[in-house]
Amino acid sequence: MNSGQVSKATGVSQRMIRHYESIGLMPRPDRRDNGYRDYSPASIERLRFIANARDLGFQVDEISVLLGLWDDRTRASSEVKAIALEHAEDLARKAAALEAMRRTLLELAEGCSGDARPDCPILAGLAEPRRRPARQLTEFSGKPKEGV
Amino acid sequence: MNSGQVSKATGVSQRMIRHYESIGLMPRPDRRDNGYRDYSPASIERLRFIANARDLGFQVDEISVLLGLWDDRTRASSEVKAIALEHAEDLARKAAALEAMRRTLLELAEGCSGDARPDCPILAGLAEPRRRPARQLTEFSGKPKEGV
DNA sequence: CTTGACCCTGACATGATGTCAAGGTCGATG
DNA sequence: CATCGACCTTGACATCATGTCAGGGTCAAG
Repeated sequence: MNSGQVSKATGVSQRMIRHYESIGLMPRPDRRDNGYRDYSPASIERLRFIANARDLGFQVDEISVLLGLWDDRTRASSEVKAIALEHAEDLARKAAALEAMRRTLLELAEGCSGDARPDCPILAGLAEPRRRPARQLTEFSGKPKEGV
Repeated sequence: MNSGQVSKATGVSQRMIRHYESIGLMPRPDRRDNGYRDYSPASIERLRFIANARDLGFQVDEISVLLGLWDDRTRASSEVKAIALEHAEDLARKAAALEAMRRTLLELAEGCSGDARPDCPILAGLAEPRRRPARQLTEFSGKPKEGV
C-alpha cells in the first residue's frame, strides 16, 4: 500500500503520515523502486493506533510512550491504565476550565438587555480589572478536532 | 507608565503587550525621548479588556470585533450579546468534545485490570479501526491557560 | 564610572496541521 | 509514442499565542 491508499484507509492525511514518520512515531517504510512508500499491514495498524490516540486527545509525545508500551509485550497493564486515567483527568480539567469560562460569560450576558440600547454589562465586565489574576503556563493542546 | 509597570499592573507579559501592538489590537503608545513606551490609563484599560477576553477564551480576531463595539458608543447591546452567546456555545461544544474523549477513554480503562498482567484493552482499543471516522477541521484554540 | 535593573528590537521555537510549489511516475487514451 | 490526469516525492511557508534568547541602549544608585 502506498501513502494515498493508507491515507484513505485510515483517514490520516498523507501530510500527517509523513509527519509521523519524520518525528519518529512511524517507522520509515519500505520504498519501491520509484521511491514511493510501501506500507505493511503492521504499519497501518500502528497508524490507526496513533490516529485513535490523537482522537482521544493524547499528544504526540504521550502517544510515543503508549506505543512503547504497546510494543512491549511484557508491560504491566497497570502502567497503561495509569497513563489513561491521568489523561482522563487532564481532559476533565480542560473541560472544567472551558465550562468555567462559559459560566462567567453567561453571567455577564445575563445582565445584558440585548436590545438596541448601547449600554452593555458584558463590555463593562471585560473592561474591569482582571478577574482571574496571574496566568501560569498550563499546556492546553488537547486537540479535539471533531467533525462538528 | 512604561511597559514593565503596565505588565505588572495587568498581568500581561511585556512580550504580549508588544505583540498586541504589532498586530494592531493595541494602539501604538507614545514614546519617551529614550524610546520607552509610555502608556495612558486608557491604553491600560484596553489591555485589561483584551486580557479578560483572552481569559474567557476569545481569540484575537474576535477580540478585535469586541473592541470595535466597545469603541462604538452607539452599538446595540444585542450585537455584543449575540457574540457572547455564540462564544458560550462554542465553549460548550469544546467542553463536550473533551468530555466525550474522556468518556471513551474511561470506558476503555474500565475493562483494564490494571495489574501486572500485560493484556490491556486500552491498547487493544487504540489499535482498532477508527471509532470516530473522518476528521474535519474544527478549530479548537480556546486557550484556557489557568494557573492549575 | 560601574553595576544591575530595566527597556528596545528582531529572530527563533513551540504543536499539529494545511497548503503550495516544483518535479518525478504511472496508467490510460488518443 | 505522446500526452494528460491522477498520484507520489520533497521542501518550504503559514497558522496562533506565547516564550525565550541575543545583542544593544538607558537609567539610577553606589
